[in-house]
Amino acid sequence: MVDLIELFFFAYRNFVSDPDEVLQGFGFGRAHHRVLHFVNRHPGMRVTDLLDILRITKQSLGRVLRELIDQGFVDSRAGSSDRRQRLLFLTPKGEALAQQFVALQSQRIARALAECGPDSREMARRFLVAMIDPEDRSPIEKLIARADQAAEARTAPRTRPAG
Amino acid sequence: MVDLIELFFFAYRNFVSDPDEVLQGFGFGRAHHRVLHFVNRHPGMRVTDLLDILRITKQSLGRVLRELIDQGFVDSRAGSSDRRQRLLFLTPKGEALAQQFVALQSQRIARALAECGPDSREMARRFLVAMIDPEDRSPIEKLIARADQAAEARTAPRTRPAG
DNA sequence: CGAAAAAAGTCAACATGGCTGACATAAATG
DNA sequence: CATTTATGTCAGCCATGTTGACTTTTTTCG
Repeated sequence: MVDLIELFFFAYRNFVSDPDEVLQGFGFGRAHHRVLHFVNRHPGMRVTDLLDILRITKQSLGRVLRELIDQGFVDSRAGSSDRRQRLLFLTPKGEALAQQFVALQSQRIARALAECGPDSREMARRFLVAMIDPEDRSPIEKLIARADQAAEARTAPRTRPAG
Repeated sequence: MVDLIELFFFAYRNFVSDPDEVLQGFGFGRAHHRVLHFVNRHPGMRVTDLLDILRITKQSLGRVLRELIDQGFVDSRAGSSDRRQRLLFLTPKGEALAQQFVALQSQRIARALAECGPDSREMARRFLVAMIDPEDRSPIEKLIARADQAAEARTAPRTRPAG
């Protein structure tokens, strides 16, 4: 097992190094990456939702979120039904950056899966899910499914809102 | 691919959280874990070797290494052939802690592989290797193989030194 | 209506673990 | 003997995590 422990360590280090290089050019760090990623995946999410996902404190999030808002990557709008809420969206500039990160990391994964053969995608998915704490799996899988569904609804809507 | 990006993130977070809890009890952090792990795997390694593996600076390593030495987890001896070198070893106390981390993380991996079926170990290994930068793979695989061989030689020696 | 709870933001202070650059010492090497 | 190598160390900086207290705005509920 020790080999897998170390491979997981080295693989993850490379995995995050791809975005790291891009982030440097903006003076951003990994915390900014995570915020951009999850806001991109869940447009209109509340600050509380983001805190739950990232499992960090309000202060830690507050710093990076303020920078991202000030520099025009994230937009924060008051909720219409509950005006205490601040709903988070990416600006076009933020979307472009988030998409760049997804592209980089997707390329690495796609290359790896291509090297591993036809069934490797499903195997990798099952392995990664199984590595997660059992009590965390269901919420995480639901989170991913919800984001996927919402993304699909945006790109291929059956009925458009108001036409 | 986005699902795998996120699963990798969540899986790794859980993966490092196991040792994190134990480390807290000693007032240590992840940096200490990494040092203990690799010194345990490569007893007698030089400081330079450790810097190459961890890819951090001398200062960053120096801080945690000094704490580990001061508190009796790591032993640093001058090399016999080259007395400039400081060869790093774990004390019995350090070995016990390092072994605890390996046990925790091995348990998680073993549980995951058991859930994934019989061939999953080799599949997971191939996937993780494929996620590593191609130019890093050979050195990393050699590093792991060397550590495995040395460990086997220590636990099941064909001929013991001097008897 | 009014009290309590919830969502968000903010401040001060602190810890960890990265980083740079410079410099010191001891020992090996040519 | 000069240079290089291995290590250690100092001072200081940055990113990102933490706690605890407090405010404002708004919703919810008795």
